[in-house]
Amino acid sequence: MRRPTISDVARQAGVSKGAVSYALNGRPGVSESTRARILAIAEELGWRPSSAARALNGARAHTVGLALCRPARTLGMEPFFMELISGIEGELAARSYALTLQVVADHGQEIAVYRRWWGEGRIDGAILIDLHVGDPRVPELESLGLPAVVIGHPSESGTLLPVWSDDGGAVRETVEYLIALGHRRIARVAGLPRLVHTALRDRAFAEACDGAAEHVTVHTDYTGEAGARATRRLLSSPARPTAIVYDNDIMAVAGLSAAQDLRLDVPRDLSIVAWDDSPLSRVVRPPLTALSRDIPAYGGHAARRLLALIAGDSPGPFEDEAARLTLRGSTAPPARRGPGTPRPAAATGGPRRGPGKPPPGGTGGSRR
Amino acid sequence: MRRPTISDVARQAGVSKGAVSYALNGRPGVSESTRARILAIAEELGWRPSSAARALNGARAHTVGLALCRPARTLGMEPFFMELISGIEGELAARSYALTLQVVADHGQEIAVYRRWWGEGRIDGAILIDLHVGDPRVPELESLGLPAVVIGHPSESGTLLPVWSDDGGAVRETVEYLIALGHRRIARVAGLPRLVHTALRDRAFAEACDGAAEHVTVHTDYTGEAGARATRRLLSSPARPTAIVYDNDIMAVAGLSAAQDLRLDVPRDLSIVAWDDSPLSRVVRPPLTALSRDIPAYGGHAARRLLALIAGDSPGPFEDEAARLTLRGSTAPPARRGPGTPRPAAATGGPRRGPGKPPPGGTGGSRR
DNA sequence: TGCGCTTGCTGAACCGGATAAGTATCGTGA
DNA sequence: TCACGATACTTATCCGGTTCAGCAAGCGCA
Repeated sequence: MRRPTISDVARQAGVSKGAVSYALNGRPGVSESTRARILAIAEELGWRPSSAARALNGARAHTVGLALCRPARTLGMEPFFMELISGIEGELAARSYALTLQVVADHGQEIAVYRRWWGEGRIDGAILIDLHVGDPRVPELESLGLPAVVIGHPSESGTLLPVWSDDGGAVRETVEYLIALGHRRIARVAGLPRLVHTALRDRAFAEACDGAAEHVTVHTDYTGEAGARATRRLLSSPARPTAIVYDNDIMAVAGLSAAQDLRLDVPRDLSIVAWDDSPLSRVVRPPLTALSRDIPAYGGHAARRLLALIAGDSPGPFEDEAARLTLRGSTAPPARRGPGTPRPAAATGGPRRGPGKPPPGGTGGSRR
Repeated sequence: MRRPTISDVARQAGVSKGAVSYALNGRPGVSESTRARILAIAEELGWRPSSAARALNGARAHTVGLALCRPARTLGMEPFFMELISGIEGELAARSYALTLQVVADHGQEIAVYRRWWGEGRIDGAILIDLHVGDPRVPELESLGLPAVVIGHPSESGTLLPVWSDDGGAVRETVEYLIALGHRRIARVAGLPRLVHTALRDRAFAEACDGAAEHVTVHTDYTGEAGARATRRLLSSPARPTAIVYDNDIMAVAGLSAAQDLRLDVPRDLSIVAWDDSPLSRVVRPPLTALSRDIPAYGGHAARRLLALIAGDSPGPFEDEAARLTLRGSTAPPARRGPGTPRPAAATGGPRRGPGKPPPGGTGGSRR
């Protein structure tokens, strides 16, 4: 029941190991008739080259490594990761490359994983995601000499190959759209401030609003709960925003619910924009205006560049398409202040209410 | 700049390759002092064992394979997969096992992938998910002799090791709860009918309802859109259900929106239960009553059993905890028919309306 | 003192392929 | 008819570990 080796094939065919190797790899050195015979026997025996034996001769491992540094629950809730992985995978599979995955707790562990994989010859390259400001992984991978693509902005990718999309442009487009609708107080519920793309969005958001609208940015950990909390705080402030831009879709949905709890109508009293479109944005009411991009394609680009790097090419930095604003029902011109104004009591607190049970009555006025 | 090999360490230490191998693997055959010296030198040179060379000597590949057979978008939207993978990963990482992932289009491709991985010695075992009725992968993996754990019911897992949870029991608990609340017409929006767990839930649902409540099951492809469509159809039927159980959370959220579009109040006019809890269920209004389970732990159990299998043990089938009903705001006793009844016109069609814009006016009555 | 046993190490074979170097066979042109 | 070169292989070596047989030194014991 042992797996057949090249020697088994050679014995069956009555030739030497070397001849079999030539035949199976399509190299010159055997006649066409012998080659056909060897191929047939290999097929019949169900022979497969041992990846270990191949790798031992300096060949590539034909594997790419990806370490993810986020807790299980967050990962699960972010369609981004699965779509990205799926896109990476599609490209790798087409070239018979495998993807090896590991979920780690922090950057220290992540570096240790890459060090081990590379040291053991398990991977030919790596993909770095969630780039931080001053990310320790960058100099580490540089010194290891491990071919790597960074999904993140070139300003922080060092000598590693960056693949990124223009978050600043997408922010500007969004802000301009909201301002054109008439919004003059815009808030942003952002993700982790240490992530490079958060910082870039922060800056672009401030610049785009400057002079045209009041603006404020609140940072969170990307969870729905944090998004809801930030939303409640924003909406209960004296100068509450008429539009909020969220850094992911789960927070946008949570924000939508929080606003509706406060008896605000979306989009009449509050416009909402989500970053990274997903089926979720289409499924809630109203469906969310969102910044969409083709995430699997994004991953595919990264994978393709990494394979080029591994092959010895020197592909240049790659800027993918920026996210495009997909208009849906959650954005509209702001209503003049009137019946839609929340009752301060409901907005600012008192004892925590049970889920989805605002006090009866109230001044909420007609809802559409 | 070449990676140091065992020979480099041996030369530095002034001993033979064999001695180094004994020292580094903690086997007897070298004195403690020599061992310490060799270890120090290996550490200093940054030596790592080549996984290829190890594997060549019949050692394990220290890798587990997982092929996912779903389109990118669906995968992204299902927190289940990422949480499962994360749980599997956690267990594997603790034993220094790697997880190799591939996204495939169909079972044929999936089988080919396992065949290749196993033939090439890339993996020591596999995890099968999304078990189908009469799944072709089961006999295939059996004949390959590849150690495998099936995440799915023992009735269809052949001689492969099953890890499952009692979906039937969870369905019964849910139905009993709904009946106790007073529901007498219960619908279920189910997933793909060819999946084993769908079939089991179907049967358990029918049995639990039988005699106590009218029941109907509609099958979908798990997407939010299909969930919304099924919900609209159910709610516009003459004998509309007062409670709907959904097979995943994205469909439940979509169903919630669809019901609200029809001017139904959840939970007054319709109770909703989601399968597989996720942050999403907590974030919408009202928050959804859901069947929760610890999915990372589920994956962890599967991984642990697979490692035992690989190690040569014969662990028995493992039944994980059944999902538990987590009560939230989306379930309540059904209201007697009254103001909440949908206007047939809005329910049954006419031209498709824009997103979230039901016609103004109407008989919808007061909303909370 | 001599025997056998343990300890601590060396040398070599081996895993399954890739590949460089060597060799036998054949056809061809001078 | 012989030299030459191409063709079609074989042989041997290598990759980086593991492992087994062998061996010398040291020790206890009769």
